Amino acid sequence: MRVLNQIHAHILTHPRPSLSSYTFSLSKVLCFAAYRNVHYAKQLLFQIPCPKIFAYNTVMRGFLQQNPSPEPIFLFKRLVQMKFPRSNTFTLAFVLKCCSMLPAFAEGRQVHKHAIASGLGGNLFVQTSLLNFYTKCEEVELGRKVFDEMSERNVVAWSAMIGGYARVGKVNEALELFREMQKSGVEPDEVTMVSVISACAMAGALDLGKWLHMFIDRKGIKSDLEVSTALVNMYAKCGFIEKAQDVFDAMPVKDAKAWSSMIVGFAITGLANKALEMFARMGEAQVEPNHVTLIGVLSACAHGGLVAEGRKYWSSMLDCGMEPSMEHYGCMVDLLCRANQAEEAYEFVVSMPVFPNPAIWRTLVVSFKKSKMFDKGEEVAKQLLQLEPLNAENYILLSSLYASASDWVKMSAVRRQMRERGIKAVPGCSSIEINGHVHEFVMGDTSHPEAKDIREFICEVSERVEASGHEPWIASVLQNVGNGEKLDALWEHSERLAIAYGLLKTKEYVTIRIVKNLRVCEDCHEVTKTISRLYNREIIVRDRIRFHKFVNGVCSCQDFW
DNA sequence: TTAGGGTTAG
Repeated sequence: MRVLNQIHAHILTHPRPSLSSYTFSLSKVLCFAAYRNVHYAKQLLFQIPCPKIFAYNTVMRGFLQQNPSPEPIFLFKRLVQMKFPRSNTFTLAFVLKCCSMLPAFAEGRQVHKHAIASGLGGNLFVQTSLLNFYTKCEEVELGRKVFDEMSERNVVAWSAMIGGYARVGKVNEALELFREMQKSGVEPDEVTMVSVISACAMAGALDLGKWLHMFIDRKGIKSDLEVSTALVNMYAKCGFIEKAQDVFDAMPVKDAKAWSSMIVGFAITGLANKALEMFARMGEAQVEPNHVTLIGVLSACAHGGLVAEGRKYWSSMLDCGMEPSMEHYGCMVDLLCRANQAEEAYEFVVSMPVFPNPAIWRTLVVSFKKSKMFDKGEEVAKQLLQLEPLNAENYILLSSLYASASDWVKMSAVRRQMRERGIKAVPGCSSIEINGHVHEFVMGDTSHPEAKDIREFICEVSERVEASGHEPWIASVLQNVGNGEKLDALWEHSERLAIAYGLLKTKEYVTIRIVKNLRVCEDCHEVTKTISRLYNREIIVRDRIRFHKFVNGVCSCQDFW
C-alpha cells in the first residue's frame, strides 16, 4: 500500500502529456488499491477526472470482497445521477450481488428497472444476477419469473433457481426443476448437486438423497468439500447417521463446516457423547471451531442431559474469546431447562448481557410448565405476549400452560383473544417421501388424493392402539371440548396421517421416515411407540428439534426431549 | 472485471 501511495504521489506531482494518460495512470493505481484498501480506491475514483466504467466496477468489486456494505449501491446511484459513465453488465452484476448480500430489496428492484431501461435486461449475467437477487430476498416467485423469461439458461441459472427453491424449503419445486434441467440437456455440476442435496436434507428425503449420491458417482461429478459436507448433512438430517459418518470419514480435507455438520448430526440424533468425541477429534486435527460448531456441542450437551459438560464448554468458549451469540445463550438456557433446572435457567436469562429473544423466553415458559411452576410461567408468557403480540406460538404456549393447570377458563380466554385478534396458529405439517415425491400432511388434512383410504386406515390403527391399552393423553389437545372430541382431534395430528400413509404405501420391512415442522406432542410420541410395536415397524420422526427413532415400542430419545 | 454451493439454539 505504501508503494501505491508513492506512485499515486508521483503521478500527481509529475505532469502528464494528456488527460487520458493521466486518467489511465490513476485508474491503474486504483485497480491495485481496490484489493488492499478499497476506501482509498474509492477516494481515488472521485479524483479521476473522467473515470471509465471499469474503474467504478473495480471499486464496487473491492467492496464486495469485504464485509457486506451498501457502498456499491451508493456508487451505482451516483452513476445513475451523473448519467456518465454508463453502467455495463458488470456494473449491474456487482450492484445486484450487493443487493442480494445485504439484502436490499427496494434497491434491487430499482436496479432491475434500470437494467430493462438501459437495454441490458436480456443479458445472461444480468438475468442470473437478478434471479439470484430475488431468491436471496426470499422472493422466489419473482426469481422464477426472471428464470422463465430467460432465452438461454446455463448450469449457473438452473442452479441458482434450484438453490432458491431449496433455501425456502420448496423441496418438491427444487427437485422438479432438477428433473427438468436434465430433460433440457444441461448437465448439473457440483453447485447444482449441493442445492438439490440440501433440498433433500430439509425434506428428510433419504431415498432421493441416496439416489443423488449415486448420481454424483455415476456422472463423475467431483465430490468436493461443499458436496461432501452437503452429503454428510443430508444423511444426518435424514436420520442415517452411520452413512453420514462414512462420507465424513472419507473426506480428504475437512473444514469447520464439515466438522460442524457431523457434530450437529450426532447432536440431533441424540448421540451426545459421539458429538463431543467428534469435537475432541476436531481439536486434535487442529481445525478451529466456529460459532456453529459450539452450537452443535452445546445442543448435544442439552439433549444428552450433560449439564456439567455443557457448562465446561461454555466456559472454555468464553475463555477462548468467542463472543456468545443469541443461539449460544439459547443452548445454555435449553441445557438447564431440559435438566429441570428452571430456576437456574431463569437466573441465567436475567443475567444475560443482551436482551433475550422471544425464543429464549419461550424455552423458559415450557420449563416452568414442566416443573408445574405455573405462576412464574404465566408471568413470563404474558410478557412474551406484550413483546410479540402477533405471534401465535405465544398464545398457544400460554393456553397450553393453562391447560396443564386445568384452568379451562383462562385457557378459553386466551383462545378467544387469539380469535379476536385474528391470529392463526401455524398448523402442524408432516411429510413423508414415497417414490421420489414428498407428500405433505397438514393437521386435519383432507386434501390428499388418497385421503379417504388414509382416514379408513387411521380408524383401524386407532382401534388397534387403543385395544393394546394406550390411554390417550388428552391434555395434548388444547380445545376445551368433550373428551370424545379431544380424542378425535389427536387422531387428526399430521404425523399420524403421514405414518398411516407410510404404513399403507410401503412394504413391511421399510423404515417409515417422517419430518414434522413442530414438536411431536406427548400423545403422538406414545402412540408412535405403540404403532412401532404393533406393526413391527421402525419409525423415524424428525421433529423441529431432533430425531425420534421408534423401534418395538421404545424411542431413542428415551422420553427425554 | 460479471452470475449459482456446504454447518446454525427453541
